[in-house]
Amino acid sequence: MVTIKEVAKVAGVSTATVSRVVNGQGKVGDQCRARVTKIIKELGYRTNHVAVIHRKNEAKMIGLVTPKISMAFFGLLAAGAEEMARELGANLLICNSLYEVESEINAIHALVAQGCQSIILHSEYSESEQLIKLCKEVPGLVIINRFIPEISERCVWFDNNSASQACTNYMIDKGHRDFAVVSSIYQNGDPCARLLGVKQALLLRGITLSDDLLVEAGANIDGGMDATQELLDKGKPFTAIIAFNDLMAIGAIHTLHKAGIRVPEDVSVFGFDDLPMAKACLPQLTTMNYPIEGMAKYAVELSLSLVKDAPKHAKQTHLFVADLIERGSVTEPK
Amino acid sequence: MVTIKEVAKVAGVSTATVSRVVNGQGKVGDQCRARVTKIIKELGYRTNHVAVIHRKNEAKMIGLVTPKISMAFFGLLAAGAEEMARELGANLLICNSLYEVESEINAIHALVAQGCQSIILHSEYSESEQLIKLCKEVPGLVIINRFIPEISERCVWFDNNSASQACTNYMIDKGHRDFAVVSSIYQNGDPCARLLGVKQALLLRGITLSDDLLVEAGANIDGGMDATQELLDKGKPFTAIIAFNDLMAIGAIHTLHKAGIRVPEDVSVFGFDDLPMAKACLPQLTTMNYPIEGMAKYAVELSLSLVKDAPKHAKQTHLFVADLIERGSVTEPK
DNA sequence: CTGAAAGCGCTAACAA
DNA sequence: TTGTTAGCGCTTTCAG
Repeated sequence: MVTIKEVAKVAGVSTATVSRVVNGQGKVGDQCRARVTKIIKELGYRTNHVAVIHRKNEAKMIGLVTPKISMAFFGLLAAGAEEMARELGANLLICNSLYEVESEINAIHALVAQGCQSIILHSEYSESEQLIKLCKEVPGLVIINRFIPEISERCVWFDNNSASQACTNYMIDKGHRDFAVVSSIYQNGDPCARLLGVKQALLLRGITLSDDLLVEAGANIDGGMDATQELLDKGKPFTAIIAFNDLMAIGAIHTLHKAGIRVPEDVSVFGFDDLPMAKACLPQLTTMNYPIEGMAKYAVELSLSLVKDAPKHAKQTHLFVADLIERGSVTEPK
Repeated sequence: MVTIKEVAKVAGVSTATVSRVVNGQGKVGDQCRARVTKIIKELGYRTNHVAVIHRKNEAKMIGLVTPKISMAFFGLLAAGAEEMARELGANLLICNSLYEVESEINAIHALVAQGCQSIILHSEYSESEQLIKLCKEVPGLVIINRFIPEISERCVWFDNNSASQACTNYMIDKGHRDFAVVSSIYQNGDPCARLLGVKQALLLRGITLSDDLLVEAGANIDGGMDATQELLDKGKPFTAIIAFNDLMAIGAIHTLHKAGIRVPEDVSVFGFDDLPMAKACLPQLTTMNYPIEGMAKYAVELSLSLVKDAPKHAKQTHLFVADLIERGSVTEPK
């Protein structure tokens, strides 16, 4: 590896001068700069960033901790983060936490030790207390997708409640009255907030949701299929299904199709997230767009600025809202 | 930040001893080790890995360069790489190349400068010469998804040809004779090899593919829709579509559906890749499973071993093969 | 078994 | 404008 030292020797200058040339800062004579530049090229010198990071104690690395990068939603999150990171001249270091509380914490510590000052964390199960503590230790830590009042300025999150109210109202406006809800079996964060939003909207419009028509399962395609089958087995009539997310909505459509029930003619199905997959199924899903890529980009920017200087607006939080994407899975009931 | 020095001072030993305790190597007395361990805990000391990497000049980081992490296929690739990296106690650093030759090279250099010794590169457009040169510079560089004979031992790739022959033969065996092919407009690597495989299989079975029934478009859902529309417009009859990938296959199904043509009753559609999305569309896609996650894991392992010691079997290459996944989009022709 | 000391490659005062 | 020098935090001989 060619070092700054060798360049200096060959060019007959000091390492400091080479450093100045490399970084383009400080005063350097023109012919001196030209000669050094030439030597750098000839020798194929390349900065050892590890040394720089070590020296300056500031890494241009953004750490990202999500449960599982292979899941479509987190893939999108990572994509957004990477995009902004690259835009800001940083690299993205990713860690899967696999939904384990301990690996979340471990990942964060590992990232810090790697020199990451900026970290984006998607945490569903860690205690708020734990996260608040972590935020004190790591100035560049940003929590994505969860709101904790005590550290509101570190939270980039999403208004599940109003989004699911909007989706519910949309269906009510279409004329639906008999709703079924396919929710996630894990009633933390998102699922809980969304279910609440649906119930609230229904309540406000004077519609009751029968307990029989609220079913839970794993938040994936298979879960959606199972839950919908359960719904069908109960035999209670409904004209609309509100699914926790697109995956479950797709599962619902498949089960409905197998049972000879047409979507949307017989039953409308509403998704959530607007994954790329939502466009793949037939009919294409009407769904709420969860702007996770944009949120991730924002989070990276926020994190980097947090590292630089403490937040100006101590109590500002960062809330994103949904768009309703109309496609083909919802229509008026017969 | 608590350093080894402070621990040493508090414990009344030298930094060398603390280092030995931390790394569990070298001889250290029992009570001495116990005391140091206790102090480490009390002070909350945590290794500064940047310093370690700098000192040892060996990073436990795997770099991954793909065109675009948000695309499902590359998300899967990243997921596999991350999984193996974590298993091996390493971190994954990701870079998007956005299909630009120059950013590929830049990304590699940046990664090397960051201390990455192991790099997994998915490159479609760089010249082979360039990559061969790069491989000489970077001992831990592994090329995924492409075969270059001169550096065969660095290539982890996939047998597109036999896979597409298998898929074609499968449909011929079902009784299909009138084929249409929806291919990618970019006739490099994968698309080229797959198209060749289809043509070869057809030839061997004495079936001719009409030029009219070979169309090209962007390798995504919309491209699949457009290409299929083009096919329909031409008016030539066919009973089977072989699509370049799942995305195009899904697009084909949508266009067919819109035209009132049933899949698979009227026309069978074959995909490629077996993305999670393949299970989302109706009917679910019959497709070839591209084991990209497994390949990525393998590539990481290979890369790491390459860094350690030169390959034992100089001319061994690393070829993966497909599985045919039977789902609902292919059946016998009427 | 333990400590002293050199040095990884780079930057940033401080001098000159 | 340029050079000298002192580290960043850690590991690793080499002595003791």
